[in-house]
Amino acid sequence: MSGDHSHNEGQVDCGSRINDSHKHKDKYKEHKHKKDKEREKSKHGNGDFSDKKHKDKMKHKDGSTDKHKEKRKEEKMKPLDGKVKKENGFASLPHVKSEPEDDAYHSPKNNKPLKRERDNDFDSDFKPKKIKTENDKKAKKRKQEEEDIKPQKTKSKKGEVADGKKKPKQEPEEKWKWWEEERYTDGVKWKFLEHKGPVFAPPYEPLPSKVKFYYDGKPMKLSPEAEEVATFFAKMLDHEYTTKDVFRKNFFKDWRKEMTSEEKSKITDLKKCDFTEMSEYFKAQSEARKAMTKEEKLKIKEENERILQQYGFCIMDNHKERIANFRIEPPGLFRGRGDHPKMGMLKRRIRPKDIIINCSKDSKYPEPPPGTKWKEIRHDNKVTWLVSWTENIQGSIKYIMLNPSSRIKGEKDWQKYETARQLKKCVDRIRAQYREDWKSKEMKIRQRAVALYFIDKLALRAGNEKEEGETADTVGCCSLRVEHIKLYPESEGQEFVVEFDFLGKDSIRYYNRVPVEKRVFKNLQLFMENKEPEDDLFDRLNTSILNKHLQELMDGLTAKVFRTYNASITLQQQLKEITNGEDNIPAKILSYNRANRAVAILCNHQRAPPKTFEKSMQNLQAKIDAKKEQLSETKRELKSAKADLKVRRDEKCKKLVEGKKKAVQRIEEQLMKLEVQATDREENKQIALGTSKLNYLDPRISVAWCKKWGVSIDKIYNKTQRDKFAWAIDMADEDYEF
DNA sequence: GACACAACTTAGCAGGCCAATG
DNA sequence: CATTGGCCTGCTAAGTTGTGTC
Repeated sequence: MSGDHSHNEGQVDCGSRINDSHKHKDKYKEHKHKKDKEREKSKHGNGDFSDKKHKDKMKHKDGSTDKHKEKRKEEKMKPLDGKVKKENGFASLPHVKSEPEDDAYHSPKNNKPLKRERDNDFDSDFKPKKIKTENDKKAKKRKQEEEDIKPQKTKSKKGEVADGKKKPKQEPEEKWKWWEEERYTDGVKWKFLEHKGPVFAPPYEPLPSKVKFYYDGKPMKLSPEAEEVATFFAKMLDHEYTTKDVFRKNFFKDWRKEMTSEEKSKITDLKKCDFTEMSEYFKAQSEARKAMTKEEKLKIKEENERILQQYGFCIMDNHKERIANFRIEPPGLFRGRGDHPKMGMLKRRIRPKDIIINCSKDSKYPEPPPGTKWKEIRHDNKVTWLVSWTENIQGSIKYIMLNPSSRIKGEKDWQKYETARQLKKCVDRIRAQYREDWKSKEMKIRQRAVALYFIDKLALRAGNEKEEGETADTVGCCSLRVEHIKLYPESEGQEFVVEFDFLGKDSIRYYNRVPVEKRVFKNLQLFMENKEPEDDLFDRLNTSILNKHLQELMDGLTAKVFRTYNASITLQQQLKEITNGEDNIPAKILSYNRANRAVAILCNHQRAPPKTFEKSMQNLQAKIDAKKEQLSETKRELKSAKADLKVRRDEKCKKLVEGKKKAVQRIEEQLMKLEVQATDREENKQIALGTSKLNYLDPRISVAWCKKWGVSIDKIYNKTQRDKFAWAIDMADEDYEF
C-alpha cells in the first residue's frame, strides 16, 4: 500500500483526549472519516506494487517474536507476586505519618533490609539483561541501609534540630555508589518512594487597573479569566509567531472560550485587540526585576532554595534523590517547534484534581493544597514517575521524574551504553546481513535492509508515523517520503549519490549528499517507481517491523541503538586519531571538542548561531591581535636584554633575560590558547555539542581519555554532567574500551 | 497488524547567573 | 564597580519504544 501520509492516519486517536469535550470528540470523528477517504484514494494510486502478497506470507515467519514476548512477560510477573514483598519487607514498613510536618523526609525507620545488594563479584561487563530474574541468593544479600545516607533532617528529632547540633543540611554525605550494587531485574523500579508532590504554578495575579486593554480603540475591562489568557499573548507580542495566521487563529479560538458571553459578543476580531499597554507593563516588570537590589535578589534565591529543599527531593529506596522537574508547567500559549498546526493554543492551568500521585503505600503521601484533592494516588512500582498529568494540547501524559544523577536514570543510561557495546560485537554480522537482504525477493525485506543501512550509516532516527494535523510535518528513516530524496547516478565525480533533504525531529533540517552502494541506489529507484512525491519511500516498512527484526538480530537491539553505537564508536576512533600527546592541555581539549563535533555532525545536532556570534568573534579576534602585538613587543625586549647581557655580564641582566624569556613563553601560550579558542568557536557556530555529549557518548570513553592524557575531567564535563556521569567517572580507567 | 496508550529518552532554546574584563 | 558575554540550567516539546487489546 502506498505510504503517503494517509498511512499515518489510522492512528488518529479520539479516546486519548481525556479532557476534551464531547464537541471535540465529534470533530475528531469527522477528521477520521476524512482520512479514511484519503487512504482509500491512495490505495488506488499505488496499490499495484508487485509483491503485495508477500506481505501476508511474511507475517509471523517464525513466531519467535511472540515467544520472546511471552518469556519476558512471564519473568516480569513472577517476582512481583511473591518475591518483591517478601524480599524487601516493604509492605510491612512502618508508616511515618506521625512525623512532624516540617520534617522533610522520613525514611522507613526500622530499616528493613532495603538496600540493594552490594555486588561483590561485580562484573565490569554490565549485562543488560532486562529479563534476568533475581535469584534467591542475591536477594538475601540485600542488606540494611546505612544511616548516613538518609537526609540529616530525618535523623534528628526535634530537640536536636533546635540545639543546632545538626550538620548543615546539604553536607555532602558520602556519595552513594549505586553502580556497585545489584540492580532490580524484574521490572520493579523501586520498593519505597516518598515525595512531597508537585509545586504548582503561582495563581494568576490580575493586572493593576491602570494597565488597560483596548478593543477597537476603546478601553475594555476583561474578566480575570479572559485577561489572563490575554496576558499570555501580550507577553509574546515581540515574537514573530504572534504574526502567524495559525498562531493567531488558534489563540483567538481558545481565548474566546475563556471569555464571558458579553466579552465573546464584543471581541470578534483579533486585529482590533490592542495589547500594547499590557506588553509594556510586562517589559517594565522584567526591567524592575533586573534592577532589584542584591538583597531582594538574594531573598528570592533563598526562597527558591527553600522550595527546592522541600519539593526537589524524594526518598527512593532509602536514598534521597533529586527530582528533575518538580514544578508543574505553568499555563500559557503553546508554541510547538517548526510549522506546528497547534501553535497558539491555550495550554491549560494544571490543578490538583488533574494530578496523579505515585508513591509507596507505606510512605507519607503528599498533601494536595488546602481545599483540593488529587485525581488519584497510586502505588505503581513498575514505573519511575512520581507525578503525572494529562496535557491538553496533544492529550499526552506529562511526568515528574528523577534527575539524571539518580540511580534510576543512571542505571538505565549505563545499560543503554552496554547495549550499544553489545552491538559493537555483532555489527559486522548485522551489516553483512542487511547487505545480503538488499537482494531479497521480498520488497519488504529490501526496504527494511535499505532503511537499516541509512540508520546505520547516517545515524537517522527510526521515524515513527505521525498523525497529520496534530504535529509539524517531520520525518525519520521509516517515514521518509519520495520527495525527501533525490537520486543522482553521477554527481560531482561520484557515482550513486543520494541527496537527503527533510525536516527531522524538532523540525531541524537534515541535508546531506552521500554516495551509496550501487545496490542501494538501484533499490531506491525501485522503491520510488510509480509513486507520487508525497508517498512513503518505504511503503512496506514501519518502525515496529524494523524493531521486531532488530530484536531478532540481537537482544535489546532497536533502531536508536545504532545512533548510540555509531556516536560512541566515532568519538573513540576520533580521539585515538587526533589526540596528540605532545599538545598542551588546551590543544588536547580542542581535539576532544573536534571529536565531539564529528559526532554532533553525524547526528545532525544543530543550533541556531548565537545571536551575538559575529560580535563575539570579532572581539576574540581583536584580543588575538592585541596578544600578537604584545608578543612581538616582548620579543623585542628580550632581544635587547640579550644584547645588554652580552655587553654587561652582570646578574641583573641575566635575570632580565630569564624574565623576558619566560614572558615570551607565557604570552605565546596565551596566544595559542586564544587561537585555539577561536578555531573551536568558529567550527562550532552551528553545531550543538551538548546533545551528543549528554545522550550518545559513552561517558567512560571521555573519562578514559581524560585519565590517559592527564586532562582534568571538569574540562570536559561541568558539574551537572559530572553528577550525571558519576558512575562512569568512578568506574572507568584509562584503558577503557567502548 | 492496527491502534491506543503509557513511559521514558532526546532535543533545542531562553534567560538567568556568574566570572572575566575593563 | 559596572558591563559583558558565555555557560548552565530549566523548560518542555518531540521523539522512540513497549505493551495491551481487538
